[in-house]
Amino acid sequence: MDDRKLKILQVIIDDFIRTAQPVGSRTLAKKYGLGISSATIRNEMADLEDLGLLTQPHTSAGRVPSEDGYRLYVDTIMQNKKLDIQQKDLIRKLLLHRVIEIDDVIAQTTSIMAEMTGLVSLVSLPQFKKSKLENMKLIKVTDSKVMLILVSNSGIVKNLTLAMSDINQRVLDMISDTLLQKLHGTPIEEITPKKIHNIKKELVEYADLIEYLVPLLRDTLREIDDVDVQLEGVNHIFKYAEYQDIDKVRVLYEKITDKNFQSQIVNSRPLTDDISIGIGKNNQLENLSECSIVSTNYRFNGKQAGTLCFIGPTRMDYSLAVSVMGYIKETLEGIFSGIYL
Amino acid sequence: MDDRKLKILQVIIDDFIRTAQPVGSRTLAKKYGLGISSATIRNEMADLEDLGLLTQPHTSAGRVPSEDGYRLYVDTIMQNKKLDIQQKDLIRKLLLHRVIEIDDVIAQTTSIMAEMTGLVSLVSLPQFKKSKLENMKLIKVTDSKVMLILVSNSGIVKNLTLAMSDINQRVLDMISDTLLQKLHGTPIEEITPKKIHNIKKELVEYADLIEYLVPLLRDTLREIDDVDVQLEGVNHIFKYAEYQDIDKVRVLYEKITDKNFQSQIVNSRPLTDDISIGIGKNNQLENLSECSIVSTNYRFNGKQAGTLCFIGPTRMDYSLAVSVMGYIKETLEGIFSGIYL
DNA sequence: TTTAGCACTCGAAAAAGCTGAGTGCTAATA
DNA sequence: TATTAGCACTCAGCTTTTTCGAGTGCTAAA
Repeated sequence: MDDRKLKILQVIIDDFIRTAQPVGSRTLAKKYGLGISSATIRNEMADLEDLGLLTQPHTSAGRVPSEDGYRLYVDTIMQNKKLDIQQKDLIRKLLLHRVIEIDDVIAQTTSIMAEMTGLVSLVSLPQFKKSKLENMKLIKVTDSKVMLILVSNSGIVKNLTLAMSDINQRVLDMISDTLLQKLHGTPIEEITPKKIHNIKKELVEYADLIEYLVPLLRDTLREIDDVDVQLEGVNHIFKYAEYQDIDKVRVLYEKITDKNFQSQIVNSRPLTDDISIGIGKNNQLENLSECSIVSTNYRFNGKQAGTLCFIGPTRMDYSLAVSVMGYIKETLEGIFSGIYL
Repeated sequence: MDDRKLKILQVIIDDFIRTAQPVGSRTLAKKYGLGISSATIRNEMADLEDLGLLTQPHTSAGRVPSEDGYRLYVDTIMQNKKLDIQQKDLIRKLLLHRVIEIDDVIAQTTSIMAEMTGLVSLVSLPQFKKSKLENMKLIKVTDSKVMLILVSNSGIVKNLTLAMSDINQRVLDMISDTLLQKLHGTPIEEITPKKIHNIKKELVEYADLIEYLVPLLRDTLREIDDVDVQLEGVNHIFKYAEYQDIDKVRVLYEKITDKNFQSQIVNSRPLTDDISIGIGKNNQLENLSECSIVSTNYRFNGKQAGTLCFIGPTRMDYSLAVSVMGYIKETLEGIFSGIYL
């Protein structure tokens, strides 16, 4: 495995990523001045095929990278594309445009990722249920509705509506204050009916009300999604050259819009800081071969909080994907650490 | 234009809706016992073609309904499919499953519509900005964030977050109470910076704060979408027989997911109670020929509030669409009038 | 007015033919 | 020993031709 072979592999993959066409020895020799003849390239290509890095769709076609080929390319050959100043500025500008709630920032992030790469982008929000309760309010908004506001220790705000007939705001304050006192610091997923029940002794006079409140709160809390994700760039799947067949597009569409699949992606992502690339069958997700997944995590207040993810054909521009993801991760974490949302 | 012609037209359209294949005279005679020969049918078909109700894709093919054909079918021939008890029960059950916030009810509505018809469904929420302010609160949720809760006269609750450093809840109460007093009953879209400014004289001591609040509120209010819609059943477009070409699917996908297009649909819908059907070019929307739109409005607290809408190929099952829409409209209005959300 | 019969049409699918970008192998060359 | 020119061969994809049959319109008889 010498340098020349690597060079040839690189050129083939680069070309294939651009054109989506099998690459032949003659075109290669002509198009890129490698200083060697097509015959030599042919010999090298045959070797690369023996090594399992290239495949031929059929005898008289050019070569196409195999999954192992991509693997090698991504791990050792590929050079990271540098984003230019304008691109970086654009990202910064768009991300900093409106930094109040994390939802908005993440939505924006997902858009930019999709926009800049032409890939499907998936970003998960910090898991609210895993974070700890910091603040809690019950606000009467109409005669029949009470809004429950939960604030996590990372400053994420979630609000839910409870149906509750005519009740006094003062009573609500009392209840929520007592609850907060008991539950402050508890992970939200651990707020069980039992714990809520506990406060009954402290507010004996409102026992009935609490009795009524318990199942309501349980149901409402249960409704919070386990993983909350943003998905953008779905429209790009129509342009992937390898998805000319409408059934393939349908299957892919159904996959990426499926909630279960989305949480599978997020949950199977290890909690490390690196950008990892799952290629083809190797992406660990069933029925999504021919696709690669580029993913990483971002930190929020220092802790691993969510996943950034690109989904695209194995023939995607990995270099661009990695660069964009890297810079966005960096910027995002800057925002999240600098400003307390 | 006698009864037999109408009957033949009906059978042709019914068959075409089912099979998506041009209908020929022989098949027609064999498949449906009309008691007349294929030759007679042929003559009638020729007449129907002269009347502009049928067309032939090419000389030796069967007939396909023209847009005028569908028009006639829909207006005078089609018999409304009766939903059976189970279907009706299912709709009721699903819609009544969780009736607290209108968003949830509408989301559920849109899903059921798509599910039951295999069409793309679009439902708009009552335009919040057009409704009147009923209640308003400013709640401090973290040291840096204040939640603005707006309640419309129809009981719809909207909450927005403002960035605002360390402020006392009592002050917030004062401000929101004063604002509410001034603005109660004002259409939300008419809440202008000027009107907010007005309260400065009444709360002279907080002048600075109000000064700070005004642009913030303006921006936040501006952010509320003009039309808020739910879209479901997008996956069905992959199965429309007339959309075998991936580019067509792409164009349709981009249309239906485009916010502007969505509001165009909602805004161009007249404020009447009937279910109307726009067929092909006649659907009033550019670039969406070959598609039909079935739409109606629903009332909320007695007033026209939002639009229900199906988007599908001209070859859709109009009868089913109309029946489902009719029953859903009815059920929805029952929910909205019976229970004050 | 209806229908049987017949010649005709023409898209779609299958079969046949052509093309050219690609290959591997061999023998000559540096 | 590594490289390259040369050549025969392959085969997907495009074009052309052929075949097939579901459909038509028209006519003449019932």
